[in-house]
Amino acid sequence: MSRTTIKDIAHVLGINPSTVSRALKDHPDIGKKLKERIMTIAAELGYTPNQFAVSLRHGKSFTIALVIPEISMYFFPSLIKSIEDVVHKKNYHLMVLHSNDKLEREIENARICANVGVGGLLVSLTRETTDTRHFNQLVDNGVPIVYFDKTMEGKDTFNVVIFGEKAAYDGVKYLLAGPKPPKRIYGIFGDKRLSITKDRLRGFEQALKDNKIQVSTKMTGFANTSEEAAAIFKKIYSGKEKPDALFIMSDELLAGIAITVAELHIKIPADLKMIALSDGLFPKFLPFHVPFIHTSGYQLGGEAASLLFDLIEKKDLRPVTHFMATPLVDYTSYK
Amino acid sequence: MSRTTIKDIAHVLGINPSTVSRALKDHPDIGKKLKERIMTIAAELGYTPNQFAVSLRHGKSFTIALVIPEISMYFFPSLIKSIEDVVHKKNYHLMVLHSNDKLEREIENARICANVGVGGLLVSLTRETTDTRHFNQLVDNGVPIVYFDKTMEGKDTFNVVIFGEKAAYDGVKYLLAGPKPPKRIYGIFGDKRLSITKDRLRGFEQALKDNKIQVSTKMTGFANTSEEAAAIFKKIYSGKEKPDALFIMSDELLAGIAITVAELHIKIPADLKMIALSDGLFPKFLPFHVPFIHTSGYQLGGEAASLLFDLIEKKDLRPVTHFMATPLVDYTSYK
DNA sequence: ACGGTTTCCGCAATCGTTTGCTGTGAAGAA
DNA sequence: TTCTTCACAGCAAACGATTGCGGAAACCGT
Repeated sequence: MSRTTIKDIAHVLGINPSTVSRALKDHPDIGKKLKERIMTIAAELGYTPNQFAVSLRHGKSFTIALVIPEISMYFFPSLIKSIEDVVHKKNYHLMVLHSNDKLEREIENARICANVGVGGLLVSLTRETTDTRHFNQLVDNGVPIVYFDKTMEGKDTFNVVIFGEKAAYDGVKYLLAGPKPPKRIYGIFGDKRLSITKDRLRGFEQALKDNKIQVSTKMTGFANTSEEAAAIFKKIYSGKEKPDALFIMSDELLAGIAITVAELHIKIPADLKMIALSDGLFPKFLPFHVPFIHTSGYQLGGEAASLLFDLIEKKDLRPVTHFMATPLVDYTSYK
Repeated sequence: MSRTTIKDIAHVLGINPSTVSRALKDHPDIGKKLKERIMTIAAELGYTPNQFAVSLRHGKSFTIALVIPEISMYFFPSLIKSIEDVVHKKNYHLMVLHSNDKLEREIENARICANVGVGGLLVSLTRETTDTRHFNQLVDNGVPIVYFDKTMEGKDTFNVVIFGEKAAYDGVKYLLAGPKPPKRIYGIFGDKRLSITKDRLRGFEQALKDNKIQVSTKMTGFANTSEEAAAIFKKIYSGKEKPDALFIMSDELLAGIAITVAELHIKIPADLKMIALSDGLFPKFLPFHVPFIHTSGYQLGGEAASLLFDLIEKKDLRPVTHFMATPLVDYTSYK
């Protein structure tokens, strides 16, 4: 014997399944006493609705899809934790779709979402993605989508992003602060195609301009991986124009840099003043103190998920972009 | 206009939906020419089956549930990556259920799995879990379950685990090897209730015995968090009986220790020879070289997922426990 | 007591797919 | 030619929950 259904309850009481259905969802058409009897029996029999049937009827399920380009150790755990939290509280479930930074795979994931009729999507785009056409079918069917972190510019979508421009700006400001400002600032950035890279680069350069520092392409390097970051930094630092201040766009890049810093026995911050954008966990494990601009994956995920449920619950919202705050954490001060 | 259904195709061709259904799954009852015509139309109309209806009919879905006690940055990313990979290849989807190391939540997650009719489960247990009764309903309904990493002892389930006993044994052996063996070995372990802790402790102690070293409770410490590990180690190392060799059961504990090692300016391996069980990524970021016994979350996840699909595809397997190999990686040698 | 309103519940169709059974025509055997 | 055998395709009933519609009883006021 499998699960108890609405029919079973109806059969026990000699009534119609439709009555049971209505009673179970507190429909006013059903009398109080009968409603109670039905509730009792349902509880006794341990009734739980068949989600397939419910979904079939309504055309959508209680599943939220998380579509992400990569699963990084720096960002993903805190992100998924907060998302799972929100999703669970709303009695939804979380489906994880990994795009592996391939557009093709992202398109496939969009198709899957349509197929399985997810109730909403949380999407972070791959570095190959240049438009979001592949999500249009979902949108047309009224499935809400919140893009987060790695997004496209465009005002007709719902986005939740790190305020990367400000974060980078603040980072540079931090580097320039203090009694003896650095002479040579260098910035390490990620893939140029990414929105987050563009944002942060813009903030970086703006901060330099605002501080009357000549901006040049020799002040920035772009790396797609930890290893590339290490290589770039090593090369720069071995050159004759050693930077004395370093801006690092992300934890992943920081990881590569950190190894190199240790290898080259660079004194932090004496030889090199550093600032990174970081989720906050990783810097604590480094043998030197790295102040960071806190780009919280936990907050980002929570905010994105909350916004998504706002969309699911009330449909009449206007496209909007949420910018997450990015406080400076200089934990040398509290440690 | 929403999705195209089997009925639409039938209507276009003026035939019965059942015929279309059979044709689409290459049933021998349907003629070759008709089959082709149906296929063509289906492709033209961009038909994709409604998974709700399919699931309703079959009583189960193409979803695999991953039930995990915690989302750690050390283990989880590599684990989920391999699982997602396998699951995706099998055209299934992955649902992530977080138990937050609470039995109550794990029980709820089991209920959810039953409700949404998952096709199979990958389960890692919380530290509070002492039996797996809450999964019995699933088992009774023929839903396959593979327990991995944090499991219960017991021969009537399918398990995939790190060969922790051997890993720990090898770790101690490594510490004892070399020209001048350490005098005082100390081991840092996780929560005592966990199967993985018991396994590793057993291997640790056995290795000591086999090397004629007196085993005592003063040689081991138990920590539930990174911070606790740091605290314990700091206390031990500040005492008069400083260890000169350290066994560390996991990345998380290693993280705490590493910070303390840096703080106390301990020379590795001169002052302290270390070995850790690790997923492999984290040790590379440390300012000193830590050889490790590789407990690969990626392999573990892949193996568990593969086993699960074996169970899904052919039902007649006997309960079995897979032990994952744990090679020693002394990357001082190749770095 | 009678027409009219509520209150309460059942009927049956529906979501899209699957599948056991039935029925048709044609090909084959006798 | 007639009877069997296949190959094909349709019919209709599921799976479980939902919901528009209609109808019976109970209630009201006059």
